[in-house]
Amino acid sequence: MTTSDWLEELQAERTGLGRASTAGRVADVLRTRITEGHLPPGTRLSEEDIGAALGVSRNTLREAFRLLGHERLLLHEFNRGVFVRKLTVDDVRDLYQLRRILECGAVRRAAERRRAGFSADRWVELLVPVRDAVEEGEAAAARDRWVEVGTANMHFHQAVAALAQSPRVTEAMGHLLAELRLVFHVMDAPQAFHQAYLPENRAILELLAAGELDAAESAMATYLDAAEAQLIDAYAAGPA
Amino acid sequence: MTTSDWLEELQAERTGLGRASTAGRVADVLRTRITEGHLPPGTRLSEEDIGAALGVSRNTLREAFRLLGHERLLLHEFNRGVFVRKLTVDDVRDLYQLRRILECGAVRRAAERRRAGFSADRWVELLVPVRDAVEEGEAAAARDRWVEVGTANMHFHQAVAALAQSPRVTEAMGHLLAELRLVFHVMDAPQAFHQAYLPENRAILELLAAGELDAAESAMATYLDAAEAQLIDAYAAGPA
DNA sequence: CTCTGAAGGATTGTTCAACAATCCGTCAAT
DNA sequence: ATTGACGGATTGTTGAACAATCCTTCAGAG
Repeated sequence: MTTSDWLEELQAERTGLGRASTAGRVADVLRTRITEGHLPPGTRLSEEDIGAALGVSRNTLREAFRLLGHERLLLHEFNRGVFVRKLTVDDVRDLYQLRRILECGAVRRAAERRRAGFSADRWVELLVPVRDAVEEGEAAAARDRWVEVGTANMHFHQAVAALAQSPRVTEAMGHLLAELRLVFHVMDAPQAFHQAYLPENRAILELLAAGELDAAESAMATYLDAAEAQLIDAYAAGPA
Repeated sequence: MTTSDWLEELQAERTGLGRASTAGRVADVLRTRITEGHLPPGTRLSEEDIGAALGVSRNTLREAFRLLGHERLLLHEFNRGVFVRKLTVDDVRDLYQLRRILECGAVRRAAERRRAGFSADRWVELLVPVRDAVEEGEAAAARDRWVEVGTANMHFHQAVAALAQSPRVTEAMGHLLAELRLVFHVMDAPQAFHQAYLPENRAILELLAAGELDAAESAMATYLDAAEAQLIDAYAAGPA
């Protein structure tokens, strides 16, 4: 192992170390609290109460609010406070429109690279995270760990987006999925919802591995159309 | 004019009025300052100096910094301060990867809608902003208003992205273009750069209007490939 | 009864001052 | 040339204070 290897590894860890900011940690706490569903959409987050509960000053807390506001998890209304984002049916449609563009686009871009000279080894290597996510979901379903099925499903789509090999696409997909979690909590049985798509994930993976890239892209498109319709139905029955 | 019309107009202006936040206005000032090139990439923004110059407190200024940081115009280094973002060649590649996915994806999504039953009137109506941007650029070029040619070019791509009719796609495109402005300033003659693509804009518009949507999408792809290569060349000659 | 308008309290927006933590450059010592 | 310590400067964070705004309540007019 040469010196440059050491330095490279250290540089990879640098982003993890920079997380020392108090506001950033507060944002992390609130983010998981929100995406896990403990804070229902519409809940008002009082600066004083939460600041006291977490032991941070109002100024620091406001910085955390800004962070989550830009991730669209919180809605900041001037002179009124911040609220857990409440998504409308139009928001769901918009999110899936963006998903179609991002995920199908990522598949398409990966396909173009593969056609433009890409070794077979490099291709399977690129698909490893996708395969991992698929198997993670199947294993979780076999053990009836429904919440893990849900997170595995997220991992699958995140991995697909990562096929574009674009940090910005990956980050946008991360924010998109976090926002979508707000939607999933309004469903009666989110477990069954995610589980139903496990075979689809497997099918798309196999299409990708086989190099059937156009088929993979259209499979993803119909996948997303179906999921969107199902979610919108749940919304029609529920709130909004 | 009915009552609902009145209310609709007022609601449209609401976003403009909500800009009463001091931090938001400070962010606006800094944003234009940065995108116009007055603050070169790498410049450090001292909290004390800028706070004194703009007459706002450090806390408010920090909120503005967070806003611009999330738009990637500023880079926030912990315990070191904020700097005007300095983009690397990899950033340029990433930005164009995202542009390909977003802009080509928007065209493709619009195409799918058009095929799935869309009146001809509705289609030309949808293309109005694109046509306006193209003509705005041509008019500016005819009068040798080079900076206006550049902004018209931005408007064109923003309008293309808006074909997806997705607020989130539109916003992402806006942030992307703002970030790209950081890149354009490193070129010797950004005017000529933008002017060269005016015929391409016109060609894509005509393909869209004629319903040649696949051709429009691939034309946009080659367009972006060429622009990316040109920018990367300029970067190789210049900094980083 | 409904609508209007005026207190009143509560919460947010913003500023200020202070201290701790960290970074950066300098300089001496090995 | 590298190391280590010192000191100034800047950021991170806190707490308190005041102004501005919102929400609720309530009384009065039509």
